[in-house]
Amino acid sequence: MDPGAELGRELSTAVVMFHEAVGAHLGVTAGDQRALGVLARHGAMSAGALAKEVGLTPGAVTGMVDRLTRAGLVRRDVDPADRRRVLLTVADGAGASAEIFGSLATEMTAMISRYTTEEREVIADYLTRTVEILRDQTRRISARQR
Amino acid sequence: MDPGAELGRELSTAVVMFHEAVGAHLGVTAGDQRALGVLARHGAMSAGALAKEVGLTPGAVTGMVDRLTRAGLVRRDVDPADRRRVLLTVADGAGASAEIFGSLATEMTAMISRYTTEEREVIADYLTRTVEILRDQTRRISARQR
DNA sequence: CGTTTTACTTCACCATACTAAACTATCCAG
DNA sequence: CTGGATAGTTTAGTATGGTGAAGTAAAACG
Repeated sequence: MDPGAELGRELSTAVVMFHEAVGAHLGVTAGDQRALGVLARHGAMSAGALAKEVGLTPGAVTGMVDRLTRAGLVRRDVDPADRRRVLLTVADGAGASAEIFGSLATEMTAMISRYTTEEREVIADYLTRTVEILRDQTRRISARQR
Repeated sequence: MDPGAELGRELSTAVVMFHEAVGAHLGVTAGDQRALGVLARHGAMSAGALAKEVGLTPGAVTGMVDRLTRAGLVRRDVDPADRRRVLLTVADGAGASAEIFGSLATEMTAMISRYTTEEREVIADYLTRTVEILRDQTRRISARQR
């Protein structure tokens, strides 16, 4: 097998396994983590908006947010402007998640700092293109669905 | 946020979402895909050995292999040397999975071919180190588990 | 050979996360 | 105000993937 492809697959496996371990450790599901990602990108949003975004019913989101808040990953506040609504924000707190991701970030930063500026540019370029391809392929697969 | 970290998170999300889409498309779970990864790395192995490797009971592996064979990802053969045993191998066949991963591989190969040899070495080095860190961190988290 | 062990499958049961729908609280329109 | 719409939670039911143990077939042992 092409050594590049092999590396890519290993990275992919490593990423997925890391995510699984984090999920198991914090007591959140893969879907919960996806919702967290949506929330991180989008910023504060209501429970209903999140439900629409992740394609689940409001009821499911209640359970999801329960788990995420229990894990200390998300804050759930009543919207002062409309007290029926629940505003969700990614908790910037300490806690288990900060410990986990902080440690990863430290390692990654240290590793990256050993490259020259030019090398870092190459790496960033590669990552950007890879993300693009992955998103593209994900769309393609999802479109083929049934 | 550090642009490098941001890119890393995006890649991670893209990888996970790609995996989820593949799983949904082929009708296999995340666990199934992990087992497939084990099988790919290890080569042919018996159902019992796979069960031990992924930490599930033999009964669960039966169902898992059912799904994987149904998706055309794995072959299930009786071991001619010991006919109680079931030999599992990654199916190198055509089918939906080949179409999916083939397309991804084509895109990635084309993208990588645009870099010089030196650049490719930098990228490979980066990927290798990243995988190492991820595996390390995964171990760390799993160890912390109660 | 007959008994015991081994390898996988099958079965009954359990946990979990989902949906649909009833319920509660709040907002808005007349 | 009052009636209806909206936001989220709660609840009853469903699907799925897991465990543990019984069942089936093949190998190994004495």
